Amino acid sequence: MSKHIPNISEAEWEVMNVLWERAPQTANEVIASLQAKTDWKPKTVRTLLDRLAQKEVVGINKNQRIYTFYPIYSQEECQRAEAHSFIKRIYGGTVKSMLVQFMEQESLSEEDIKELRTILNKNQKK
Amino acid sequence: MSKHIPNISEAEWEVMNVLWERAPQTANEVIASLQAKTDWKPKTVRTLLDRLAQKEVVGINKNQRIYTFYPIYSQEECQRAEAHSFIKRIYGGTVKSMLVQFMEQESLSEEDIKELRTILNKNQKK
DNA sequence: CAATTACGATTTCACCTTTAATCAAAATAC
DNA sequence: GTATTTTGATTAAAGGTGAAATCGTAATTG
Repeated sequence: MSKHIPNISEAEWEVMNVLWERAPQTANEVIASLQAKTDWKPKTVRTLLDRLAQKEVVGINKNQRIYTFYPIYSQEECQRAEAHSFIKRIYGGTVKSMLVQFMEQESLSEEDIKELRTILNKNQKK
Repeated sequence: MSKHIPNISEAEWEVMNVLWERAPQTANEVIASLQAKTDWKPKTVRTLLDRLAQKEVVGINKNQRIYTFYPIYSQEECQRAEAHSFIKRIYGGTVKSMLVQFMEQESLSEEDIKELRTILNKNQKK
């Protein structure tokens, strides 16, 4: 029963994505990963890490002199939390209306469609 | 080919939803609608309308002395734009991974599922 | 016509986010 | 062991957002 997960801003999500791939990591490791994707200065990344820690979305190991950082919540937990408020805001709270919009028109491969159908079937059986 | 739609904040979305239901509307009409859902003061709603107009997401008819406001983009255009950036941020850009998460997580009625399956089928045929 | 109300325009102010820079202490290099 | 580099802590400034208040002027009321 994860309490309520704090808001994670756009820039913060980038950092979280890096930590979800592997953890714990030092600030420098995170910085290196992000330098590939963004053009943030090291200090900026550091600030984001500190903020995430302050919000208690990221934990810090302070045993070593050089700290390491790790996510406190799973990616899926955070995705769900975010998606919930997103859908409520944009689609008036109904998941279906959003699914319809995306399924109707977005780029889904043949395999994707197959997979989705399988999931629907499983869901229905239960 | 709608250019790039500016960001619409959470509070602004509430206003947009009112305008998408009916347009054009005077500020007072919008204020009245929102008084049911929120506890914003009239001046606050007015500010939001002005900001939306400044972002050119809302247009203003200034012919009459009392202005009327109307949305410049359709709800669906805005939903898509917002969903796009959301999915990119939260699900690494793949629509499917998000669809999977939501479909797996119930909150879909039997009918919903039926409808979604129909859409998938149609989509596949093509 | 004078007083009051309504409306639009401008301004406010605190908090969050982005994007860092500066400062201090600890470690490393010479 | 002093100088330099690295790391972490603190501070900062600009822009967006939430939530209004104030100020003029036009319209309405008495």
